[in-house]
Amino acid sequence: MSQGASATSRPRPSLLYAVKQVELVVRAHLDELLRDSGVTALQYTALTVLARRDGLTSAELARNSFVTPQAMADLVTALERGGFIVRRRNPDNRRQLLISLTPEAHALLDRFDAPVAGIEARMVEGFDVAERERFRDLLNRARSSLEAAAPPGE
Amino acid sequence: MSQGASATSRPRPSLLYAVKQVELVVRAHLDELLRDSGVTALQYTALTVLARRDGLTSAELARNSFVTPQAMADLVTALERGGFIVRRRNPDNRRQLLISLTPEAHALLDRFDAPVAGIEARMVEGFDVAERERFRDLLNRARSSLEAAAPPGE
DNA sequence: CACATTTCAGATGAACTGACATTT
DNA sequence: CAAATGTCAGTTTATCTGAAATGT
Repeated sequence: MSQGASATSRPRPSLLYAVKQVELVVRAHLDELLRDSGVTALQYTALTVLARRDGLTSAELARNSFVTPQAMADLVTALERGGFIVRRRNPDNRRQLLISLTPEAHALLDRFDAPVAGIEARMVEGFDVAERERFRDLLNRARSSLEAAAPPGE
Repeated sequence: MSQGASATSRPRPSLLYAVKQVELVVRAHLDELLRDSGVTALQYTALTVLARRDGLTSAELARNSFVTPQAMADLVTALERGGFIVRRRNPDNRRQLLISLTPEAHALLDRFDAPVAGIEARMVEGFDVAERERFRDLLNRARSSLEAAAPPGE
């Protein structure tokens, strides 16, 4: 009877579901915050990645986000039309278009840095300092572990 | 100079970004697994929620996922067309359409229960038992805390 | 020629806003 | 009448597959 009971043998939501739920409520807050900013939550996230690692290509961003190059190309095109990034041909590898942030993008990141940090602060307001570090560590290890295991698209 | 330096004063990715990254790699694995299943990852997740709480309405599911009722209505309609759920009018509140899983949905959940658990197992393969519980606890507390703080749509 | 990067074209899923009917 | 539920219509964003152009 172990098979037939499988639907009822889920005593509580899975960890995968718990991760999804946190991401959903984070995204809802971020959507609300960025509603009139000119960028979507996904676009904003891409800009924060570029702020830390200037000169990435669209293909590299795509791999970073586990989406197809085509999907990321759409997002990058939207950011370019919005004046938040510029692309220049890499002289050392003329296939690549290196992405850099415009002053407008830096201004937007500066403007939303504190409010976004506020969302994070509310998320961990009940955590002590050790728990915050532990949360970061567990999230990073969870990602690394899943990346190592059968990377999608390989 | 504290303002001008803000773009460079992000020493490492935020916790919000770490959450998003874990969700992205989980979703990539789930998409791959469910590719030929007949349901999307979001639809599968909704089915797992309904398996635990039969008789929910579309509006309740929407609130659970922090999306608009219209967005959830599309997902529910797709599940209904696919033969995974049926809806019946609640006799005690004739506005509501209560959702129940069909035998096909239960068969699908049974079929994917082990492989999905396998994704979770790979995610936490480097965690000891205490860390797994801590991860669950931190995720649940993070969600609760953000839900309590300015719930979107209120 | 194989591979990586980018782009083009088309399809589909997922989400939104706004409006509206029905029931409580 | 107000609030909740569900639906309809239209739009936008996000993502995919497949194909092709370009460069290494």
